[in-house]
Amino acid sequence: MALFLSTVLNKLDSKSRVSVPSHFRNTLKNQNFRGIIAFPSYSNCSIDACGINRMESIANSLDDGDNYSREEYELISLYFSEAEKLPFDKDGRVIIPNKLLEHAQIKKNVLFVGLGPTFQMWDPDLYDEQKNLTIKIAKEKKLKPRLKPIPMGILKEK
Amino acid sequence: MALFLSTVLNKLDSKSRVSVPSHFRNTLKNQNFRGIIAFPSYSNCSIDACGINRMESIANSLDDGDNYSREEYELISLYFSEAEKLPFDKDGRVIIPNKLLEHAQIKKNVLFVGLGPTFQMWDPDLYDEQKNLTIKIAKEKKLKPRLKPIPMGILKEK
DNA sequence: AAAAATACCATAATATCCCATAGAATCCCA
DNA sequence: TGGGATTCTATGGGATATTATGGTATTTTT
Repeated sequence: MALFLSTVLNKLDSKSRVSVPSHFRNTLKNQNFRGIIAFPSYSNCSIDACGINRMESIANSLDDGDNYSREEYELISLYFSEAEKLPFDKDGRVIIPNKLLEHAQIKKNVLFVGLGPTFQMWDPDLYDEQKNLTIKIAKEKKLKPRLKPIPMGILKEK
Repeated sequence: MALFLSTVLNKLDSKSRVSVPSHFRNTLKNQNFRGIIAFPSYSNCSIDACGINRMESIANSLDDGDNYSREEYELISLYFSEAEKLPFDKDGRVIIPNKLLEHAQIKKNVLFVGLGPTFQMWDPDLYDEQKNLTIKIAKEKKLKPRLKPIPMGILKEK
C-alpha cells in the first residue's frame, strides 16, 4: 500500500509544471497509472492527491450492489467529476490545472505534504497558518494522540 | 478498468459533432469498439455514456441466471433499447443524435463529466443547477461519504 | 438529383517530449 | 572517514506532436 511521508517544497514553473518528490514517485511506482490523481480539498485550501489504485477501488464499490443511497451516490460522483488524472512527464513532473491552482491559491511554490495513504499540495504560507492552528487547538483541548510516533511533548506548555 | 475523471467543456458544431476529451478516449483505447455508448439518463436531463466493454459485461450478467429482480431486468433492458453506439471519427469526435440532444437540452456546449466507471454529457447551465442541488441536499442531510480518500469538508459551512 | 451521412483537410492553441544544466545526494575506495 | 567521482533530481527552455474545431470534398441513401 502507498505510504507518503515527509514534506517537500518544489517550484511551479511558467507552464504550471511541478516535480513530484522522487520518493512520492517511488511510492507510486507499481500502480496502474504513472501519475497522480488530484482534487480540491473542500475542508481547506489545498489539493488532495493519491495514486490511481485508490480511486479504482472506490469506483468498484460504486458498482457493487446498493451500498449507497441516491444522494450519497450523487455526492461521490461529484468528487470524481472534480478529480484530475495528472500523468508524470519523463522527468517526473505533473501539470497542475488552473482550477486546482486557484483553489489552493498556489502561485510559485508547492509544498508536498505526506499524509500516509494520500498527500496534499499547499501554498507554503497557507500551510503554516493551518499547521499552527491545528497545534493551538490540540493544546487547548489537551488532545492526546494514541498513536505512538507522535511525540507527546508538543502538546505541553514550555 | 475504465476510469473517467474531471470535467471538460467542448463545443457542438453545426453537424452535431463534438470532440470527446482526449483523456476519455485514452481510457477507452483498448476496448472492443472505438467509440462510446450513449443513452438518455432516466434520472436527469443528461446523456449517460460509457465504453462498450461495460455494456457487454452487463449483457453477460443479464444472461447469467437470476442476479436481477424483474424490475431491474426491465430497467436494464430499457437502457439497451435506448442506447446508441457512437463511433469516433478520425479526429476523435462523435455525432450526437437529435433524440439525445433534446433529452439533455444541449444546444451548443457539451460538458463532459467523469463519474468513474461512466461519464455524462450535460448542458453546462443545467449541470451547475444539478451540482448546487446535490451539495445543498448533502449539507441538509449531513451525508458523509464513507470512503476514505473523500474529503468531508464539503459538508461544512464556511 | 437532393439530402444526409461520412471522410478528409487546415490551423491555431495547447500539451508533450526532449535536451541542458546546476545542485544535491549517493557511492566508493584509499 | 574523507573527499572526489558519479548518479540522481529539480528546473528551465526549445522543438515536436496532439487536440479541438472549423470547413470542404466525397460518398451513400432515398
